[in-house]
Amino acid sequence: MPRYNPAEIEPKWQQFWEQHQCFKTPEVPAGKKKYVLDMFPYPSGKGLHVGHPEGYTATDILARYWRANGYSVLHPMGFDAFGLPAEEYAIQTNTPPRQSTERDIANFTRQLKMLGFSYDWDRCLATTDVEYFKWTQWIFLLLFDTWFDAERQVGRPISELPIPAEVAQLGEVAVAKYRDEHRLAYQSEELVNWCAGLGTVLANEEVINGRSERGNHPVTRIPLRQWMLRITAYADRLARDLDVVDWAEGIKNQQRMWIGRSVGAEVDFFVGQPSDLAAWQRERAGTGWLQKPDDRCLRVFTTRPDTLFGATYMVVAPEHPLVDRLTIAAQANAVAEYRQMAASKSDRDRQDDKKTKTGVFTGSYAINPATQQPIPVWVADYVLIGYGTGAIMAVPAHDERDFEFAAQFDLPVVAVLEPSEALTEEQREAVRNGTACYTGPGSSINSDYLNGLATEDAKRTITERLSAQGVGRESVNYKLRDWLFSRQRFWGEPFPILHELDAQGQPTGVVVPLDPSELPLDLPPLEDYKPHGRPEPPLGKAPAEWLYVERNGRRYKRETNTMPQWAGSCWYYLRYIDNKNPAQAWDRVKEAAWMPVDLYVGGAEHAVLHLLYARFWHKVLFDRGYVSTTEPFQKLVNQGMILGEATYYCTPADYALHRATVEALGIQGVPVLDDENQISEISLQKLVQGEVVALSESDTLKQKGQVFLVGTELPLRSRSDKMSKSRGNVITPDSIVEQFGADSLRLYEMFMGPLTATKPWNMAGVVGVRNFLDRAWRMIVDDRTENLALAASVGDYTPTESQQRVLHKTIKAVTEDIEDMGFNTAISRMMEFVNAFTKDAQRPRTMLQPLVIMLAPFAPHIAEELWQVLGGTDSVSFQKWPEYDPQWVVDDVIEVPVQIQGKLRGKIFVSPDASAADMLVAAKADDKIAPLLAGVQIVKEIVVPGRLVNFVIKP
RNA sequence: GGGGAUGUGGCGAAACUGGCAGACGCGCUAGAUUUAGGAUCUAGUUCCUUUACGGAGUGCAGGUUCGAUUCCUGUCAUCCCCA
Repeated sequence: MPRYNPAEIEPKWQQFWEQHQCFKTPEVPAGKKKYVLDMFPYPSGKGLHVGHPEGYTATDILARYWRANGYSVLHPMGFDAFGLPAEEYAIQTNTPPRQSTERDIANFTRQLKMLGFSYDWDRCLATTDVEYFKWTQWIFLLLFDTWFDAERQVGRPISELPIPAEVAQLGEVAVAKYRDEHRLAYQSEELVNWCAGLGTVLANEEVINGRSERGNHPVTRIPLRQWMLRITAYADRLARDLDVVDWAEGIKNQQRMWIGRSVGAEVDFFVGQPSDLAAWQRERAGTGWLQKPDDRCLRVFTTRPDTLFGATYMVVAPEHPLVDRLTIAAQANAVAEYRQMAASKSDRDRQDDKKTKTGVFTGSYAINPATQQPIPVWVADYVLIGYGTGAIMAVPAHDERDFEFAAQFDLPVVAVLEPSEALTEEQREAVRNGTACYTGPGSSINSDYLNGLATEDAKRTITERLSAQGVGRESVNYKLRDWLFSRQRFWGEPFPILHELDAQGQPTGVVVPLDPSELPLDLPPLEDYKPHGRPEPPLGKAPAEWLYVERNGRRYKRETNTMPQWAGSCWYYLRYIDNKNPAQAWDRVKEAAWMPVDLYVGGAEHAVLHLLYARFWHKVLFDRGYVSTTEPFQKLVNQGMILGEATYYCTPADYALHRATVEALGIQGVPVLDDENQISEISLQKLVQGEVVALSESDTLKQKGQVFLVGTELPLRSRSDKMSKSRGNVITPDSIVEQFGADSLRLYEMFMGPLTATKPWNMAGVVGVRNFLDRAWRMIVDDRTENLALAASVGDYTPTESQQRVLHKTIKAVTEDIEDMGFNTAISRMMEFVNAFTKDAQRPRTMLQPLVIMLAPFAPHIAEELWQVLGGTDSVSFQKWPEYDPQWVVDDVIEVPVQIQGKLRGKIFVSPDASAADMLVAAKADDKIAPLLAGVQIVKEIVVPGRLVNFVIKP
């Protein structure tokens, strides 16, 4: 086997690792530990794409590196296998989704093993495993059994929930209802995007202009009973604890924004009979603020209570419960029509700034508690029922949306702020006149007792005043909403919940959880998986023996919603720790030993949802004493996207100019249209054997800083797009492994650039790293013999000083680069080593062995083979990481630049520890420098020992 | 519209706390060698003007500094996320 042949050695070593269980992880770490986690993939039918191995290789390098440094490393892999694509496939073919899921998992497993990752495969799991989702259901029961003690900011068992006396008085049913209202898992009527055409509820992202993205069916917003998780209770802790984790600031910010904590005030506006106003105000002054607003007022949340005097109208969301009461008879039709129209729009469409605001007057008036003046109440869909209280006070002078709305419907604009920002007098005048909107801070005007106060002081003052009157209070609001946790789908975890039925078979509203001992609750087999056009989940079609349960003489129907795909991914990192445990979700001793995850790597698309949901569950588990850390993922790194290969294009004008020459070469220009359907550029393609392919780099020629189509004067530009089937630029790991080997794929993905950067694929770059592996091979192996033998130049020689320097500098650099996750530069360093040693006719074995150990995390298969050729016993994976000798990482002579006025004018050679004085002497004596210093005045001499010499002169 | 990130050769990129811009790889050029091979080896390759000397240069415009890819201000462009 003379030549490097990955097709032969890679399967061989993969088999070796599996047989010898090289990467089996101990139950608990022996000594220091690292938990290195990949975001597990959704096993789609398409198989892995090249984006997956990017993060997986990075974590594998660190896992192998840490093992070589004596750590116990937990490095597992699994599959996030519940979800829509498998279910769609099941519907189309009427096969159980489990079948296609298992087939896809098998394919993913094959591909992952082909890449030589050092996972402990014994710990592999899929969220669809019954033994796994048994514990997902168990965690749901825990959520169901937990309430959030806001005072102590901690989740506690529902049995510890204090029951108010007035509730207890009402009896068992009322107490049970009270408990249900406080659980972290609760039921609620929620507005959902219902698409009858598809027979399902859709996510906001799947709705465009009131119609389904797929199939273009109408979508309406209807209330449906849903399971919700009270994530908002943990909003503060989720936001605050971001400070203690080591994540990129960008991701933390995204989470903070998603949580969207804002401090402001809640204010009640009187909407009752005008004659009752004084009485209501007196009453409120006595009772103070009410937890739940009474029916004579409309409650709003505002972040700008300081502008209350400028509130000239109010707006309630179309779904607001008070709409009917507020609507006068004359407006009833208009309002009903408007609500109907709004129901067909998604939240996203409603907030679209580009569209004109719509709304309708209810006919009622509210009393502005600051001015005591009546202001009209409107219904408009730019106010969302889910944010704040679903109603706002509109201050058109100081809020953009309110301003637009007021302009549209000719509502009054009253300025109550003098802008503090630098504006022209003209702009200020416009704000004061109500012809321009100003949203920044300022000092209050037209606001009675607030006049002259700065925004922050005004907020505080008015909140205190309203508070004293019992009609307002300081309040914190979150953009984050409770987590809609149920799906009308088949392929998800069934809820371990029973609904009590009355004699007529109707639900009584009493809900009973299964006992943990009754888990797992598996999915039933179905006759067919097709949707039936009603918003009832497919599980409603389950056989009666699954669907109905009798106990203690009562009849129950099982919950037929299923959990969303996020459920399984919320806690998989905990199950890896103890994945075979039949008695509990995980053993707490093992959990305490392995947690937290030391490094978590995955795509940035999960920056918000998955990571927020998982952190939420983790905090509940922490509160209930099941985990030992407040945060699950100590360090998080998001790998960058890998784009397709660069494509070449030119401007339409240039193309027109050179069209004849270009087409004569068999190259076609394809016009590319922009958003306005204008031709923005011409994409260039060529015909090769009847097939249309993109231009490659060899079709281009650089000249004077510009790229041209070879043989023409057509200037080209290049760009890289996302990989997608429609663009035909998808690269699969299988094809790369087949052509170049897994080691080359791993190496290339790491060599492309920094892990977190977005980078384009370039096939020539794969050839480059493959060349490096070939050179490394030839540096050690005699590639002309039939049998595996050492190259003639390798032997037990005494290393030269220069070889020692190369080796130890390489060890130092590679080690530091791996620690910083600078894998691209680590590889460069090993390339330099190979370049240097290839030139040497005598290559000491002791110099090559450490290099092979360092190469192993990156390209493990070739490293094993080379290790063996060098006479190593055992697996290279078990070798100790090399250490550098400090004496060999410094040179005895270094080159130091000499500058004049900061410009390079010469170089001197000195010892690395030469003193500043020595360096000055050497610099002044230098052949190039001396003449330049003759006859000029040296104003300043700057010497950085070991770095440079700079003279500042006065000519 | 809001938030974030990034702009360095023909291309992917490197440059520790401000100290020789372009390591390493691709591509390209020349030479050697071989020819079953995306072969191998050596040298060169930022741009401009060049025999050479030299000059310019890290998106653009400024600033701080003896010295800026790095720090500051403004600005433009691209990408990502959210609306």
